[in-house]
Amino acid sequence: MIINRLKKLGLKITPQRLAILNLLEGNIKHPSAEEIYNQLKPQYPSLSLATVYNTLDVLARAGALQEIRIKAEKRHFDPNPVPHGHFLCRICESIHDLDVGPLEIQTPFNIRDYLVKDYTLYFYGICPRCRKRDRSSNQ
Amino acid sequence: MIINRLKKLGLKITPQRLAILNLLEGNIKHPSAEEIYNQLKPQYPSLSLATVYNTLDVLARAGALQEIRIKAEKRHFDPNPVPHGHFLCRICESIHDLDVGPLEIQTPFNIRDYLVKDYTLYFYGICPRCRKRDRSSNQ
DNA sequence: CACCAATTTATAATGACTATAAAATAAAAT
DNA sequence: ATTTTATTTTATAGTCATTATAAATTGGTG
Repeated sequence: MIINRLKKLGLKITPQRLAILNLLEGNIKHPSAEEIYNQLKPQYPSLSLATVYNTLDVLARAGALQEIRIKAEKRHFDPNPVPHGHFLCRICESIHDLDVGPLEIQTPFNIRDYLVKDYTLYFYGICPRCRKRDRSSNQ
Repeated sequence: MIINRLKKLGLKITPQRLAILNLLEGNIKHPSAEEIYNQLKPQYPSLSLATVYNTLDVLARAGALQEIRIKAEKRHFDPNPVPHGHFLCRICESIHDLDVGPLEIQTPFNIRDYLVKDYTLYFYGICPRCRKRDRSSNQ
């Protein structure tokens, strides 16, 4: 239950937070703050972009979701807070989860006197969809 | 020779480019564009911040260096263009190279129909220096 | 239901970066 | 060596995601 997740974090239950968490629940599209705002605005006309940013910040800092900085200009958000690989398609600009087996690491860990609490792993290239499209259009 | 590197890339040899490449040569501090600008300005008073950005962009796109997006607000630059791990200390904000053996991957590679041409691997935590300082101040 | 701290909202501010267009210059052509 | 031309540099204005601000609203405890 989303309400309980908020309660556990000691956060007040507000319609805005519920809406944002609901939108993200099970969402694998990794939306940006603006996309979240635009998708919720019709249902919540009073919603402010600042609230979306605030809420995402609070939730990310509480470890309830994860910020993705795979694109230069914009942040994106993943409801799964556990570090895992992400992929950005250089053609269609879509973002995908991409777990690459042996690369996935448990945090925190120690290496050469560095205490690593967290990590991000970003891949860049061409997604299956665009590869397929490319191949067929080139024939 | 730095001049030859520029020639090989088909770029004109300008004092600004030489200065920037010289500053980066063997530099393991991963400076930002602004830091590069501030360090060079005294010797090259006519230097413009836009030139620093332009040059770094050109060189990065040519594969002569690497942009590091480990910090939210600012880009940093690494003269080593080969993908490798980077570490950001959450206390002193310093950036270090951090190679973690089995994690290092050869690019490009294929995985589940994704064509991965490039990747970034960013670690976050506490650097050896800050850990040491913490330990001694807490006693 | 009243209170108060937390939250939301609208808007202004920030700041890294990019675009622009004029001036300067590297290097090829003469 | 000089001319020529495309590239580069420069100063400055513009962009845009994000953050700060402060007033208005509201969730939840007593």
